[in-house]
Amino acid sequence: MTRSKNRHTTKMTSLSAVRLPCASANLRRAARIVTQLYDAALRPTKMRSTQFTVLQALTFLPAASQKQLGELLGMDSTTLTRTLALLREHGWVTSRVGDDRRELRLALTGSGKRQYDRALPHWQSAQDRLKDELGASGLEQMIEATVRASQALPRAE
Amino acid sequence: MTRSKNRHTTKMTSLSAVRLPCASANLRRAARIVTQLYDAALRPTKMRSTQFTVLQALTFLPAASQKQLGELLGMDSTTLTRTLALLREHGWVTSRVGDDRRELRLALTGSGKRQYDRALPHWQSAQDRLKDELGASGLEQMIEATVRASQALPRAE
DNA sequence: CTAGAATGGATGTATATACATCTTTATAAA
DNA sequence: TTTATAAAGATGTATATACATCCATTCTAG
Repeated sequence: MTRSKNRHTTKMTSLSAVRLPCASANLRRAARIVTQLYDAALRPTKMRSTQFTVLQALTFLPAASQKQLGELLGMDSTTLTRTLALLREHGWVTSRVGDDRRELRLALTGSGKRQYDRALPHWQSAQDRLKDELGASGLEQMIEATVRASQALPRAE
Repeated sequence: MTRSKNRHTTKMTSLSAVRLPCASANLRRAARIVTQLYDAALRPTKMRSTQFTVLQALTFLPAASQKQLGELLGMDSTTLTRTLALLREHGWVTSRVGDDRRELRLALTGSGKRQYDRALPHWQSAQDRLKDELGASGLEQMIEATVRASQALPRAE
């Protein structure tokens, strides 16, 4: 094989050699990569990971306010405004004005519950795949580390 | 104190009781929260975390192609197109056509190097803060966990 | 009780992010 | 060489994300 067929720089990507020193950069990179895995698995459901996560959170916090949901997800409440708009359009989530009329009380609709149930096995297969790759304890360690980081930093209140 | 002044539901947020089962959701939540810490620290530099990360990556991979940079950062190359456009507008990054004329070779400009140097102490103070909160070994564990996750999942090639 | 401060959400705006598709350039097959 | 494939980026589009600001409602001082 005439190895010189390739006239251009052999770009032997020594990427694995580079270690990003920034904790935040590493966290975001992992989030991007792992999210792709879950998004790919969820593709047949026409939902993205964020949307699935909101449905899942609402199964744990039924009748949560938007604010509470934002706190649970470490997400700005105004970000939720946009995501919830999509979920409402699909008819998966409803919101009613709370006793405190500034608040919205959120809930899954029947259709939303079914959508969540349909998505669950796809989510599970992504999670299983990740567990295969990292090992059960590796996965647990990553979850632990991210939970600690999330709890360590007091969100602006 | 007339404790009944508050007519509405005492929403004793039992959020800390809820444990998200999804590894991806936990990862994204931590990424959001930690990114805010770094973004806040970087605010005086007029850069966001992502932009800082690209500058930092270019100090490690001088003359990287957009593709390589994307691989290092676990980021779709087309995402970099947008971020690099911003960095070019600020005059912090230049790109030249490579020997392989499909490629772009990227590099920091002088101004970009100075901008990076200016930002470095702000970044460091965020990283220090996070280390304070998690402990040195806690921080290391989180970085380890995210590096492993990033390496475990083969990016679409 | 009323004025001023605080809270929950909505909206405008900018960046971050990925996928589908298209163009240009390289490589491989014939 | 000609042609078919593949690879690197750019562009259109949709979602994700947060901040500044605004509105409505609630709470807190006087």
